Amino acid sequence: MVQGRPRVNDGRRDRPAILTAEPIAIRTEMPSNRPKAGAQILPLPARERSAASPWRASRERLHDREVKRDAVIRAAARAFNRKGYHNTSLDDIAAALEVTKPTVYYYVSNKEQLLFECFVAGIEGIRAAFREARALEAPARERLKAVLRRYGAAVASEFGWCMVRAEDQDLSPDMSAHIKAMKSEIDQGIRRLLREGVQDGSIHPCDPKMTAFALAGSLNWIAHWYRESQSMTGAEIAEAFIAVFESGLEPRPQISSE
Amino acid sequence: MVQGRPRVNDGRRDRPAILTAEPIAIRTEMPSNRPKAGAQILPLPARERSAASPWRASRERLHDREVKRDAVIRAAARAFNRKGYHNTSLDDIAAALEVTKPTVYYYVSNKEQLLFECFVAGIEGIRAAFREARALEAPARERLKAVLRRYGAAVASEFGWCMVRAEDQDLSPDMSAHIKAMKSEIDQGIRRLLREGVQDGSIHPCDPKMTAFALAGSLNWIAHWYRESQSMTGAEIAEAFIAVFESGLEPRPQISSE
DNA sequence: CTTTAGCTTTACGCGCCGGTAGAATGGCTA
DNA sequence: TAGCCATTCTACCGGCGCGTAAAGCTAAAG
Repeated sequence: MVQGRPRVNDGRRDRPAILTAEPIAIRTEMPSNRPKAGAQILPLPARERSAASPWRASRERLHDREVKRDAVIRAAARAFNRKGYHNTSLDDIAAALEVTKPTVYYYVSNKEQLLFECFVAGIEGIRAAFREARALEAPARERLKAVLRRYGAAVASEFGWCMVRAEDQDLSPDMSAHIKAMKSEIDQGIRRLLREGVQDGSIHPCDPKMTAFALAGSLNWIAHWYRESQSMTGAEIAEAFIAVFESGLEPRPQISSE
Repeated sequence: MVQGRPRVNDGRRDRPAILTAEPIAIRTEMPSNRPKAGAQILPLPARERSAASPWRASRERLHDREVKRDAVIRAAARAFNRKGYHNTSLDDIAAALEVTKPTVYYYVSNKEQLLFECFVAGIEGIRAAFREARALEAPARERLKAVLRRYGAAVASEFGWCMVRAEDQDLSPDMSAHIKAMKSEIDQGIRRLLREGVQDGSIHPCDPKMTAFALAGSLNWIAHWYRESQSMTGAEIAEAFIAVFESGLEPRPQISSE
């Protein structure tokens, strides 16, 4: 408003543009026109260009794009986690990546989608847990415990907040419906394990619905209080909770099966 | 912007202004200048005015003010509950009361305070539960159960959402500190009951901290899924959860103490 | 009748933020 | 060299929503 409008870049665009999160670790720098250091002999072998498909290069770029997109979503997750969805602006997310807002929009179509992607990333871990547990040869209670451990880890992950606290009201009806479906899938999975446990005798007879609510609730709640760099990992917390759930509060005549 | 500015009220202000929530049921209508129906002999006896303190009337008014303020807070709680804090505008709250926004501001200073008041209203029930439980002559496990029942009821109440999901990031530092202190008080209360239970033998030895997290978490989570007009009340849900917590998942050699 | 005090309204200011237009940059291909 | 395409930038718009100024209405007090 106050300053004139330098339409043409006047040479002070030297901000390093990083768009990757640590765990990905490839650190593709976004191109910036800082002075090239020498002839810039690219250290990576040129990967037999010309030979093989000419699309190879563009496929490479596509991979890059995927990586950067992931970084955007991760950055969003971290920001949501720290400040909440509504208190996070897209400028915040862009700033965390040392990039400007339109760049973010180049990778995702809007804020809502960002939240949705974070949710999906978070819940995928839990779905995987169910798949693995299904393959396990063990009584249902053991399989349930395996799921709950991974569940706890997922909730304590950087996507935990998004997975657990994404609110219907912040999403368009159809995205909300997707999320609801996935949540329901998880819930049904737990109930199923409970029922199977009651049947195979590894779990004390109980109301599967309410028990599932109780179990999932206590684990979900972790997202409200857990902060990284705490002394325990998510899986450890889940382990502690499982101990409570298994034996209950009532003093038991010692069974001491261990 | 488009229309002229009718500075003077032009007679179409016939909107009935109600500022009370059902449970309060006094239904004091805010004054509005709709055509008076006849001579408007006020049906309430004039309450021996002139006699007694001349301040009687203004005290009466003060009471009214309290009632209306409560109605504002209740309306806010319901709106937050339904649409979330950030998706609720003060215009929404005002509209729910059939009043305009500045009227709301006449009773509370800002949106943040509204959230805070809802939180306090919600948590007060739990604090009361602790006070009552303390007076109880019973083993700690029973006292704990009594608290948890009321806890569940509170979380499922209309203030449950606010109590449980008020986020630090939405509040000024000092209000956030207040809330944190109250939450901590509750947490410590549960841990204390657990410790006492372990000592008096009514509770199986456990880690009070993690156990408290597990119990409170599952109950808190009720606020995420419970909607009124569900088949169960909050206390009933708590009861079901308690059943899980007490005996645990492991199949038990029948104790059948009932 | 006049004044005062309590309550409510109309009308508006203003900052923040989601989202976009369009230009610039630079590597790759032809 | 010329041109294309992917990527990023600067600059901006529009609207929503919190909060306020100031005036109007009503009932009671003087």
